[in-house]
Amino acid sequence: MTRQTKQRATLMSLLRTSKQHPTAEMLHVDVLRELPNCSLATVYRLLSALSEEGAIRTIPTEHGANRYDIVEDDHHHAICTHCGQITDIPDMVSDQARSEVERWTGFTLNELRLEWRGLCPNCRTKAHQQN
Amino acid sequence: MTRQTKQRATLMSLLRTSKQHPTAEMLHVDVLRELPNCSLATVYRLLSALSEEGAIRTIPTEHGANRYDIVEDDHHHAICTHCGQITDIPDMVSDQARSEVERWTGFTLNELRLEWRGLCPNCRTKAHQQN
DNA sequence: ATAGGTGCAAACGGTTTGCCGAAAT
DNA sequence: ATTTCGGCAAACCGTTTGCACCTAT
Repeated sequence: MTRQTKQRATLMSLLRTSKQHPTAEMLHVDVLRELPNCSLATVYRLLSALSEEGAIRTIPTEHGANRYDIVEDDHHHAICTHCGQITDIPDMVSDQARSEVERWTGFTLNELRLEWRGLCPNCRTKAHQQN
Repeated sequence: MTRQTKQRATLMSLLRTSKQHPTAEMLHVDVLRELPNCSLATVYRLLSALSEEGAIRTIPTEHGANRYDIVEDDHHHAICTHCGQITDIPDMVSDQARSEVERWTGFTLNELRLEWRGLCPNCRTKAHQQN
């Protein structure tokens, strides 16, 4: 089955230590420091494998590239609508509403994603300076 | 300022009546029935203009194309992780937590997106049949 | 030995852009 | 008359894929 390769190990270790919800490209840059020949295609292949295994979450964004997020604890995200920066928020919303939503939609639900959207401190400062 | 063109009017009217959170391509197909020469590029240009005006929301997905959603009432989404189908959920979550999240993240927040993820009835049935 | 994984380069799909002509003000 | 808008086709960018080689099992 799934083999333990240097590429996979390196990527997992980077995902574990990264706090920035990196893009595939960011991860690739970091991987290259340890495995100078590793291709971007391999990063993508690993990311989609890990995603199917449930080891990571893919966060689609309107800022081009997807962000990747290792699944460790339950948490939500604050996403900057200007630059795409993502900050974690501890999980503090009960999933009490789940059965209500299931009744409403007919879906079988297994994950709630709560996404706050607004300006991160950086972009807020820049926006003020420009206007 | 913003001119009132046939293309813009048609697109807005389609967005208002569509209940399916259409992709740009779906919208284009429908627009073509009324304006046979309208280009896909125009649909994209209008969508991004409308998005900046705050008239619509862009919903990025991991299923390729973005979905577009007219902003009328506050609601959230149930999104099928298999086929990407989106169903509306009435807003029932207080925004009490906002200031707490702002303190935590330093963001200035203006929107909460709550996204339930799971299998829509269709995909659940298919999944059962295959396993 | 043999799946399964990887590198490379080419293909892909959704979206954006430059250019010029058309249409709304 | 002016200036925004739209059509077309080409470019773009993130991601995926086919192929031949490699490597963990």
